[in-house]
Amino acid sequence: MADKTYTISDLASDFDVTTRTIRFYEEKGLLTPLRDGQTRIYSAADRIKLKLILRGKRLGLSLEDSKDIIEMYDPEHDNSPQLIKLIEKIRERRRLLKEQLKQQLQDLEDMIYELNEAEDRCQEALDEMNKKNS
Amino acid sequence: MADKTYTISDLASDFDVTTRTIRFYEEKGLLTPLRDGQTRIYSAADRIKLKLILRGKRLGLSLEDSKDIIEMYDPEHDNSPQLIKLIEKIRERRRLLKEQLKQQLQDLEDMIYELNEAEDRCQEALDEMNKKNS
DNA sequence: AAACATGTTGACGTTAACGTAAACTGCCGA
DNA sequence: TCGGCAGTTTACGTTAACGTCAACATGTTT
Repeated sequence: MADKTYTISDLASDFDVTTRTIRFYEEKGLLTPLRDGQTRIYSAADRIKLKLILRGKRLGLSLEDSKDIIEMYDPEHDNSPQLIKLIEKIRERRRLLKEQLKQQLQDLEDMIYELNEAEDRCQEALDEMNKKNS
Repeated sequence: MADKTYTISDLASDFDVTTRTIRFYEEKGLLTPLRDGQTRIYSAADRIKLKLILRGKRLGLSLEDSKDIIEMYDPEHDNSPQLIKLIEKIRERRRLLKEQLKQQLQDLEDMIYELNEAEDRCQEALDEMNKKNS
């Protein structure tokens, strides 16, 4: 593989965000692209990180949360206490995600159910009006 | 039923939000409690509306979105064109929610899978270190 | 009566996540 | 050589969703 790289606007159009957004993520320490002179060069790994960030956003995570998660993929494998702490962090994060999902599923189910009811009530009101006017 | 009512701090503690938040929702037109003098009095319907707002928040809806949804439960049943428009709105909203659900499920599945992999990699690195030190 | 809890209305402050504008550099094609 | 992109930095602006006072009224307890 030719170690593919990307420009900032490659990534911007790939993921449908602005270049400003990508630079902002860098400002916040979530991305650290290489440079050619002053121009940013993004690796495949950077691309994946951006994907993680955007996925996190869709799940309602903050950028700080995503930063934590990204660091799990870039661990400093130096000593075992660090690794053990990291594993704990991963498990905690997974637990949080599962809880959050459970709540969201319930909320969504409830809301869809109530939307169905609202639709029914509207339909009945409509039918009633049509009967009178017939 | 005795047409139960609530004070602002009743609702605040019930739903674990501040009174400031509840007043803010009123400012934005999402709640319109009665008054006894200048004191707000909340009905069971107001309580339900607050519940809808908070559920919407958990689903990532904005207050404006929730306002729309609340209005679906308080329709002006005056004429049929209005009702037909409302039904359309309800269907559209339900469609959006379902799409969102699908995407979230996929995102979560992906993220949990990758967290599992990250955990495995950490565990392997740990095992490797233990072998060397034995 | 004094203190206290609970309520009220402004008004200003705050945080996250960018948007927007200005002013600059480097490179490419006509 | 010049116009026009694509990139850069710096800095101020914006929006949503509240938080945080301050200053006051009103009812309750001591």
